[in-house]
Amino acid sequence: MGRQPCCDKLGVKKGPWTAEEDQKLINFILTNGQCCWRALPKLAGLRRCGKSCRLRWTNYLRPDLKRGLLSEAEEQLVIDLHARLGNRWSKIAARLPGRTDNEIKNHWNTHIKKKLVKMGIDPVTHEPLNKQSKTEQSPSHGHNSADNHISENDGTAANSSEDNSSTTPTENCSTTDDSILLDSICNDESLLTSLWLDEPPLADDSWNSTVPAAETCNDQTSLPSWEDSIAWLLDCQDFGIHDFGFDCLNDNELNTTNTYTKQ
DNA sequence: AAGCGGTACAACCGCCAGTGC
DNA sequence: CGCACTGGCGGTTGTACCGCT
Repeated sequence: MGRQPCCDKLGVKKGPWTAEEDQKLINFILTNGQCCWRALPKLAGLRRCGKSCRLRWTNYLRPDLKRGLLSEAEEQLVIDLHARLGNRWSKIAARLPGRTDNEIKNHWNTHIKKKLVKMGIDPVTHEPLNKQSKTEQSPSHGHNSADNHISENDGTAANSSEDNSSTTPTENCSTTDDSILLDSICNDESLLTSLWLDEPPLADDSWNSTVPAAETCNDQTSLPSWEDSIAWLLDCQDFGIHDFGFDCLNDNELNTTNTYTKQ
């Protein structure tokens, strides 16, 4: 007997989401918050698998998401975190406010991987490709596995300096905010160690509730405001605000939104 | 202008861990 | 303790888009 499917496959729609489906999902979550994903499709009037709803929300509809290409600093941070954490995309994403694991994973596979190969760096081990062939002959250097990127002594990737030296100076230049973010995370070895030890992420908890806590969001210098995000949703999907159901926000939620944008 | 190949990214799938009963 | 259920994660696929010939 196989595993039970996550949802009743019969009558469940697949493929790209329509604007109407997005609207229903957003309406439901904004009014009810994120509850049981399995029950959500029925309650929201969607013919979708609960899993599909969750993915759609977390990867695309969440208003606190940043859109657009990763900045150089973000990219560098991803490379650095990947060197330490391997393919733990959710952990990497937790350190990049407004970015999703799926987005980072895609960006890694389409851009960064190729970039590293071009630079002569193995994207899996973060070792120089020519050096790689040497280390394969001497397996005592334990960096061949993606699960073993932290050196035993201090949690620092042994080759991080090589990574940095392999990048052009301009690749390390970026906006001030991004540089600060990068520096603070890359230099915080205790943070990285805690990530490695599966400590709970420090960011992105805001969407456990219907309306993000203002102070949580203000901590993230590069996080778009609630209103910006709504604006983005409107721009992107060509909806009117009423189509999105933001008129269903109660007074309290609207007040939160207003204070949030005033700060 | 049409065909083709490459690229980017949204979405799906299967597995696993956590939790409640 | 074992089972069932749920949410989350990472790998993979499908497809729309874009540039080149």
